[in-house]
Amino acid sequence: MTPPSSRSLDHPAREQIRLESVLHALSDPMRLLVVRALAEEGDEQACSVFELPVSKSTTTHHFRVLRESGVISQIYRGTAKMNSLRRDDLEALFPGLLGSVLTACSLQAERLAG
Amino acid sequence: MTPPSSRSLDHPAREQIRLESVLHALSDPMRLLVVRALAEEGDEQACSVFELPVSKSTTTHHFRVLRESGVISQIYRGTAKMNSLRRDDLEALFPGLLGSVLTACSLQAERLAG
DNA sequence: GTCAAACTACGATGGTTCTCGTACAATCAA
DNA sequence: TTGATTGTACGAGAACCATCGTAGTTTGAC
Repeated sequence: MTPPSSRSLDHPAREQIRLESVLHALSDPMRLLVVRALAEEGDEQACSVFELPVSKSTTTHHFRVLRESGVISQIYRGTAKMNSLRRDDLEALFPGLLGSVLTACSLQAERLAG
Repeated sequence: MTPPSSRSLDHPAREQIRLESVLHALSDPMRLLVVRALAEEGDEQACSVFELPVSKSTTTHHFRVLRESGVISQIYRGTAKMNSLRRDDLEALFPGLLGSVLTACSLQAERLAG
């Protein structure tokens, strides 16, 4: 696998993550799409694989909101930027929250489809 | 007890409640304060008992956001407007979500205090 | 060295939100 | 009826947010 690049990105430390910011990050449909995909498809996904129905610069914006709120971590690998859910940090700070949001996502998707 | 007044307020039906709107409603510190208090002190609390550190009109605004997102229900009783958490609806739509948010609230409050 | 791929930075725009103050409406108690 | 309590409506301002396009950077492949 491509090694991480020397370029680095600011992430909040675990104890700096705030519930309000996480809830805000999760309250946008595009960002919920990303979080869902990361949860289902696994970690270390490049930004480009998500194919959000918005422009590239808007996509960049949403990933930044997710990172700065503490929901995901990002590292560069070559030209790509790989995204992972910060499951452990979120579970330690807000037990059960990520799981219930993901469940709620799926239920709502079913409900709106069926 | 004072009977409900004839004045009525619009509430979304259960199936109209959207996860994104609920998360957005919960992503504000003032509104989290309200939800926490409703969960701890019980239902049917008047708006005035919360004593949020904002003006009355801002308080009205926050209660409206909570109601329109489906997080609380409101009825008039005399001059007061009583607020209740829509626990059953939220639990049916988003199982575990309210509980994990409330737990996260408490943990974060402890963490920031201690 | 060149080129394409992946992502960023910047500036802009239109919409939403949080906040306020003032003036008003509904209810109840005296 | 008068006054006090509770909350609303409205208008406004400042801040924030989602979105875009264009121009640029970093990297790896050829």
